[in-house]
Amino acid sequence: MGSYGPEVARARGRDERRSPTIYDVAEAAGVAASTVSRAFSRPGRVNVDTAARIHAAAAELGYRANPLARALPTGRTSMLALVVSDVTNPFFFQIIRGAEGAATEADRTLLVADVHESVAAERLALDRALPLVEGVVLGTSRLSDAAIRVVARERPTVVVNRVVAGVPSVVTDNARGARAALEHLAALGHRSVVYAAGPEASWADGMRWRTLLEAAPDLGVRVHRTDPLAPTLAGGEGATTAVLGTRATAVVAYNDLVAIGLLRGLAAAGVGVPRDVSVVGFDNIFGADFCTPALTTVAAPLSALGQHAVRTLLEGLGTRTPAGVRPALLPAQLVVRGSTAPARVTAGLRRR
Amino acid sequence: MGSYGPEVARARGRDERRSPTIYDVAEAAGVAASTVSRAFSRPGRVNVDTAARIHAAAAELGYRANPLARALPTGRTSMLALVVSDVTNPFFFQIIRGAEGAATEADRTLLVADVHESVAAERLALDRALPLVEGVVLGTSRLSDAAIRVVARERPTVVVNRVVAGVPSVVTDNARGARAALEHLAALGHRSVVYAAGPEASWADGMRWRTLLEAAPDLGVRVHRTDPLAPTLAGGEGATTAVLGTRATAVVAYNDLVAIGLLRGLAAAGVGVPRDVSVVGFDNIFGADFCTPALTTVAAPLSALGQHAVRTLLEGLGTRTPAGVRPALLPAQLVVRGSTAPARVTAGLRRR
DNA sequence: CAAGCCGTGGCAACCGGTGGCCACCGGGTC
DNA sequence: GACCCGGTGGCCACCGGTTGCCACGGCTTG
Repeated sequence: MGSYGPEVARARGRDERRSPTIYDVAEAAGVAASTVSRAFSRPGRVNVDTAARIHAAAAELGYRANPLARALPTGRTSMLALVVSDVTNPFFFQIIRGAEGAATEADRTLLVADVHESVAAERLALDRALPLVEGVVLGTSRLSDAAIRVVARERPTVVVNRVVAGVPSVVTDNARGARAALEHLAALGHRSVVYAAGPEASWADGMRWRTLLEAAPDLGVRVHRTDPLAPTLAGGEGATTAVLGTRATAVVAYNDLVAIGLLRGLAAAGVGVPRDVSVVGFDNIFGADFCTPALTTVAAPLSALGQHAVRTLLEGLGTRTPAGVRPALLPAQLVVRGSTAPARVTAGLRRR
Repeated sequence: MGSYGPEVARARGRDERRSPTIYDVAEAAGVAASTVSRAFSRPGRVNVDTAARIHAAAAELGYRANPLARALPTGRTSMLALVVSDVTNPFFFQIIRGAEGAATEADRTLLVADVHESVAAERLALDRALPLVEGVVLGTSRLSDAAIRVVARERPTVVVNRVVAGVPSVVTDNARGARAALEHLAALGHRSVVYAAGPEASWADGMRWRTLLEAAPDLGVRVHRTDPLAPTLAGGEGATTAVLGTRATAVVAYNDLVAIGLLRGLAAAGVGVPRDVSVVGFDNIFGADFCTPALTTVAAPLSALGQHAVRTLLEGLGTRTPAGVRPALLPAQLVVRGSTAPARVTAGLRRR
């Protein structure tokens, strides 16, 4: 590539390899290239008959607009970025799918970036992706609020699972969810509950813990919390002794990954779930229903989160002002399965 | 956007909003724009001192090359597409991660498209993505061989988990894996094994079944196969009665999803695993270790598959000829867990 | 001392669309 | 009959890089 000398221009006439351009279509239809452009991007601006002729010529040549060329002067790349902190976390599967669906529906291509829970990788991915996309969805970003606002200034941005002042966001109704979990446990007679905490940088973690703390007195429950845990199976498994140390009869885990890890750790320690300890997770990820025992969990509307985030983004693209300032709250729902049961009476009597 | 009249050109002088271009850098460094371009894309072509001056000016202005503008004349978009048949299938998590890693390492952006197991969606996604990317990785495509070759003609292509004549591919060593699974079962005394079959369009399915069929006589085992199943938990669960009907003492499932579904179905039917029936899966996906019982499975080198596919693609990008014709075989490994045990003696005696 | 070569920088065409501006045309209006 | 107006199509500058070709200057070489 490179020499655009006259010989190249001449060769163009019948270069089979190259895909057809508006110029080829224009020649075939006997109009100017700009008219072809308008026939596609501005229906109504061109006479119906002319447009028909152009479309016929285009169809015959197999013309397809070059998205790069279109994007260069207009900035309309038809791409959106979805940045997720960890693609291997099943939490994101449905979010990705929901986002993909909404993007495809709006004729946009979704660019999914995995940042391995690393702030550096997140910056890098954003650096790379920002100039290419029309908007960004940040899924559980580990960036600071300030950094997110910087991103939002450069491109329309929607944040999932976190609230950042001034940036539109879509979140699960964690407060209601966490409260439902605690109510469920209280109704089963649990009076002491541990919260197996998530990463400090996690917005959802703070939200969940605060809600438990607030709701506890009304429900006659005492709550404690562990040190921050990695949001993984290993993180949960590693917290087993810490959890047992609190002598609580129930544990609410930061998320299902931690809860399932805990299930394993407890089983290995010979502690019965739900006989000795009840466990509740968050999110209802893939696997929550087939671990043993099946996990009681606060189901997040995962697919809806992704979908809603992209839709919000697309709305914001049209108008100049970002969509509503208040976060969209999507409902969570407690799914009761086998990992919760009435509290074991401390005296040693079993209630079942 | 649109009016590129003189007033716009003038406004450029100090337009704060716009990100700096090579022209801005050129002006600041006192050289021509082409020299700036070369300073970045062709080190050595420019005098070191000049280059240093340019880089300094660029750094000060915060210049970042516009990938779109670069890609337009050269075709080098720095993007690769990864098409997966279903993002919510945990099988792909590690593949995506491996591919992302290899892409990022090579300074490429990965565009992940989810096609929901639909051929139509796959075509659409490819239509949309092909003009944007330098190469394509097809993860378990449902397209016909011919359709894949058409794609491969338009852009360098690598196929994962399938072999298509003339197109480079990266696959798990299914033959060795399936054989290992059957040997394991034979060694445990199983003499009758059912294969819970996957979708007919699946290349891996055919491969696995044929291997079982071939290996069976040597090992003194009889194998049957069910009708094709959906490669999902539901597919496996639904196959429970069909599997039980064969009176086999062990089942090899098309993949872990099917195997885990089967585990559930068998538990619901009161059939003990591994007491009454042994179950082996394929792939070792997320969840295979925490279902009950933990699944014995032929672990696929998932992350390596994704990584290798992208690396192969990148190699092919340089040379004009596609990389080697023979598929790259990545080793599978049997992981023995709790779902397999010695065959129950038909007379009713338990061996354990 | 002329010829040749190499290192280096600038010129300008080009990638493939987009859209402001203007010209042209036919018909309606006063 | 002059004027105006809306519909329609063409011209051309422009997006932001890339690169073939050429010019210029200094140095080597015969």
